[in-house]
Amino acid sequence: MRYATLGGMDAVDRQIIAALRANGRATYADLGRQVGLSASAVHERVGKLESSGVITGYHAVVDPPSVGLGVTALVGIQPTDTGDDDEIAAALGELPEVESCYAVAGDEAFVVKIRVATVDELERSLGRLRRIHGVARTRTTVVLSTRFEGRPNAPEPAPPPAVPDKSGA
Amino acid sequence: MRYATLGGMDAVDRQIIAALRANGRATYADLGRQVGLSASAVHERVGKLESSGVITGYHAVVDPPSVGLGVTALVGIQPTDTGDDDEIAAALGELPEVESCYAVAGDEAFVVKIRVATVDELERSLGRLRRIHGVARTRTTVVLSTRFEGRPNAPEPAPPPAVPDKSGA
DNA sequence: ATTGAAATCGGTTCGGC
DNA sequence: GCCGAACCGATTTCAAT
Repeated sequence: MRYATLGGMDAVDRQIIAALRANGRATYADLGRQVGLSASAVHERVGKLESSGVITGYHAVVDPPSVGLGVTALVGIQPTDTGDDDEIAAALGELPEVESCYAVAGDEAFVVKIRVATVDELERSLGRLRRIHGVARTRTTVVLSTRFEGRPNAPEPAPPPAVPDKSGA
Repeated sequence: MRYATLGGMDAVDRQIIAALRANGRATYADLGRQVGLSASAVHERVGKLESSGVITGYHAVVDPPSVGLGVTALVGIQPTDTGDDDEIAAALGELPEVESCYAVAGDEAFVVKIRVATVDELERSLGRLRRIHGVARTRTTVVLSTRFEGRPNAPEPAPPPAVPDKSGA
């Protein structure tokens, strides 16, 4: 039940997704070899995964220090009593140094991840965050090192369909 | 190791990087059109960016709920007095639900992002985290919604290199 | 470091199963 | 839905600059 109705995805789709998460530039021919289908079959499946919103894009991953972004921080954002979350989120989205923005449970409305070149820029960025309308306080956690980031993470190894069950699928 | 690559990177490299961050499956021919070089020149530049560690990989981005990962949480991890950070980080790396792991300043040694299917699994995952040798406490922040995540974030708006167009664009 | 040409290989469409 | 063939465009190598 947990797997059956996830957008009509089968085990092969999940294999393809895992392969594309590991290597976003894998060719259809490669993927076909990995999953045991022809390139054209994979092509069609990937197209459907893309247009159904399961795969939302493909991105190169860059070493941040190599592009001059050596400072990372996690910032909790506490709104004022009357602050509007959507308004704050929109303002956060305007700042290019804010890479990710999560609305969270707790007395902070958001936790954002920001990346800047220097601690000087971090200070300036925090000033910009605090100046956003509706923001009362920020709480900053400086990242000392990134041990790992954005790993694939399969939900579970794979559901072994030990006994085929035809009932009401 | 010092990142000597900032010295070796020019504006065209930054353009290529930005383009590949936006679309990790862009063809070399496409990239060449965007930056005003031939496909083979782009091919060589990208190869160097990859082997020098500036571009570390390419990944498909997947809508987490679509693959059965509907619950995200940020967890601060406080070690015991004698806990060894590297050992803890290694143990965190063994858990597939831990997507990212940052060593941070403050009384927590790490902040990790975890993704699981259900709150039930979240509870089990937190149990695993607490059972890691050297971990004293965890502090969990549940993500209610992801406003945005992993945006490109160029350090500079990318200066246009004034490429003369040959065929009336 | 870039180009353009040449050869290989993959992407994409389509007819058929 | 998948395959295989065919066509076309992209990748990749390379000599020359």
